[in-house]
Amino acid sequence: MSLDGYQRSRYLLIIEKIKKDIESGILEPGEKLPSENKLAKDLGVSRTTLREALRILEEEGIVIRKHGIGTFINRKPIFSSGIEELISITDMIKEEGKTPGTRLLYSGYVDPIEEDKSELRLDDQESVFLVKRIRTADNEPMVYCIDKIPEHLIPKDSVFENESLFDFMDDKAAVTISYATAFIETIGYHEEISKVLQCEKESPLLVLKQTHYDLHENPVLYSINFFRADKFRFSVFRKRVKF
Amino acid sequence: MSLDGYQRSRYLLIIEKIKKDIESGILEPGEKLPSENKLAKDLGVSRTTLREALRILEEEGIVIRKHGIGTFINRKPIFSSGIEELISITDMIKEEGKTPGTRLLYSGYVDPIEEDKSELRLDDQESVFLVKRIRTADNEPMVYCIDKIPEHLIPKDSVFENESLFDFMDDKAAVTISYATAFIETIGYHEEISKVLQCEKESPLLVLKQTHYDLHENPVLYSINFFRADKFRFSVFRKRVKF
DNA sequence: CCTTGATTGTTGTTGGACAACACTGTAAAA
DNA sequence: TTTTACAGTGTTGTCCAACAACAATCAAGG
Repeated sequence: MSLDGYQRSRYLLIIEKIKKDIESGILEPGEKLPSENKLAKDLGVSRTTLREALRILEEEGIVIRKHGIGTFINRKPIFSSGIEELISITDMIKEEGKTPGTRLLYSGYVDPIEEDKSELRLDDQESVFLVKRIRTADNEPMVYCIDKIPEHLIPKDSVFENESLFDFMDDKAAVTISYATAFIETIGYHEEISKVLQCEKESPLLVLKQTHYDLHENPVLYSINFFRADKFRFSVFRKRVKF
Repeated sequence: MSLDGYQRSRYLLIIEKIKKDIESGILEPGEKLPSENKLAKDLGVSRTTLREALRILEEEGIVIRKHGIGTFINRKPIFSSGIEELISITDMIKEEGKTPGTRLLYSGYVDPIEEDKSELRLDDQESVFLVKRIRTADNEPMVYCIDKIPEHLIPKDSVFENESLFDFMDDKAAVTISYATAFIETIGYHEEISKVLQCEKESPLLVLKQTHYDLHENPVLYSINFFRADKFRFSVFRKRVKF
């Protein structure tokens, strides 16, 4: 295995490699992995590094380790992507095998509400860059997105086109989103949103309220997403910690 | 620090210890931890073991590690308990500082539907033990619970009282639940359920469909929980993995 | 038949060493 | 004076080799 290019840590590369091997079928659910000593040699890393990777894979529910027995690929249906993994809505739709699209409803600077101020730790009088969009899959409305970015992160003259917001921030704001804290809620019928999403009156919406942070733990994006409940559901791997 | 009693692995004890120190305020958000060498000595474990603990804490978003700089307690609002952590509804309600209660609607053996068969990997003709309950917080209806357990796991003569289902299975079925795969969905008004939960007609419900597994990766419990959306929301820590 | 113990193979833990990285202060160069 | 270059220090990342703890198997003994 080639591990040249030291960009990321080795243990991260190992994690990717093993995940890829599972997806591609080289490693099958329920299968027992080689012992750590052997696997470490095969992968060309030390046992220590391999163990760090396996620990995380265990935490994520991908593998199961049993003291004195071995390490196994979990038999559970591995979700295409659980909600714990932060990906853009664009990628979510792509993973479903559909073509993502965007309809821009609004973009520009507005005054923040209290919620924005606290989530984004705004100075007084700082405004936010607001983007309202409809995200579509195969041209069908799927998600209503409200995104807010602190004013100071964005060059005044920049224009938001129909790109991924993650990419936009990476390019224009030189900010890399690293993680997010999210709340999952639900609402029933919403006058405006349900209409533009073409929902039935009885159909509720899944709401994702997220505060995104960059590599320095600074909040850089606060977003509220409304998902059509008949098209979307979220999956989670839940692990018991105290017995 | 006392680490006597080898029941759990040392790295798990370290994780607990650090989490406890954060909750109790000994470690404060944003604070820099001592270096791994010092911390390992303080805790009385090897640096390797400490690092395994820190890796998982990082994966969970509790700490943030920076190569060449140090390890820090994350400043994010640490959720009382994110949805990634599998706990019983009893404990969820307790964590809110309220008193959990249960109203048993039904318990007994029934024929499984297709959904149950596939989720619980049932043999043909095996029936399931069904429990229907209302869970209350301070006597207020909160969650409508449907739980199904494969027949062969439960001694025929056992009776389900108002205990925690996790405990019930531990005692009567000698089964320890280890993790679960969950889907988060939502539904609008439901004729029966909304009524017993005393929901308004416009108020939707958050639905958690979960398959629970024991330590040997066998599915042992399939449950569908309906949460009042005006009382509950789920939190998740989402981490970006590929940049 | 069943129990006990030795053997084997696994993951868990240890200690010590060096590598890679980030920051700081100092000295050299412009 | 200002800027650049570099050494020094402290951190996390990686490596190695060994032993401990645990689980399963098998053989010998009751």
